[in-house]
Amino acid sequence: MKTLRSDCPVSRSLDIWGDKWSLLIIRDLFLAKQLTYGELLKAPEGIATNILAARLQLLEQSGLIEKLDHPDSKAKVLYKLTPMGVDLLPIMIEINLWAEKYFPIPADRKAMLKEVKMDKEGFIKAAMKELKRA
Amino acid sequence: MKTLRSDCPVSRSLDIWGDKWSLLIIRDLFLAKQLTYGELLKAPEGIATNILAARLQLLEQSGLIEKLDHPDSKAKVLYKLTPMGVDLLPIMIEINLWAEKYFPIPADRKAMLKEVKMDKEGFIKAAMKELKRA
DNA sequence: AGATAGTACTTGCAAAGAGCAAGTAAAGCA
DNA sequence: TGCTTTACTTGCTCTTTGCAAGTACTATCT
Repeated sequence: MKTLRSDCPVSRSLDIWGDKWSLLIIRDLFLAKQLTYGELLKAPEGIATNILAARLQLLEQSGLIEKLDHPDSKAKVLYKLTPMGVDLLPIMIEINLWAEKYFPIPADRKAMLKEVKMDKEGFIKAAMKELKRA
Repeated sequence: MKTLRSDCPVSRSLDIWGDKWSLLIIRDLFLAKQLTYGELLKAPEGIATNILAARLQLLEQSGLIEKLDHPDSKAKVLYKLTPMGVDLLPIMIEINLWAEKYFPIPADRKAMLKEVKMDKEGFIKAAMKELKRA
């Protein structure tokens, strides 16, 4: 998805992360804060390695994620969300809440959403602060 | 996207509407409440007619939209969101808010978002009620 | 009633993207 | 110094997308 289709904010957003994989990568980065290439590859949905590489590059170009040197090894790379990427959290939360309403979802995720529903704004604020700190 | 990739709620959601076009169709239905095939085809992003037909069918199968007889003509069909589709509104709103933060967006959409920001919960509740009524 | 036009699609084909398997390069480890 | 790990890349096939054209039903006009 290379060309800008319109200046509608929904369209602009989808031009960046509106594919089958980007939001799953972003989900994993929300849950883990930072991951190596190999760890991202292990996502249960089974993304192909070339697709992962392409998406990571696109997300980095778009400013949603950034590459970091791994503290333990030069062979490893860490990926994490930029502030712009962290700002996707409210969208991610709403997606989870929507899906929870219509599909059975894993218990651990359900537990997280219980917290969210008790104080959505507070949860998001705290989570975003934590993500932007690290 | 036919196969279920995992039971993660994000993945489940993307399996249904995680492509380049579905959320744009849904956006148009949010803005207009109900539209004919031809009206959906006129979206500024320029969706191809075969793609539109395929997406409408998939969204209908998934329970997000429904077909209605047009009151004025048997030749026309009306598409509108089901309650399940209307429940996507919070996601749609958050997408708009995110995009507004990082891209220039049209003035009319900006005006709507100003309202949203004054009372997000109230805005969403009222809009959803109105959409589910019609 | 017959011809013209609008509406909602379908079909055929070329181009782009996704997905699989294998390969490469740099770094760490024994 | 070789074996492994890590992060990719490359080549190829298959599916999906997107364009152009066509079809069928309905409506309108004369």
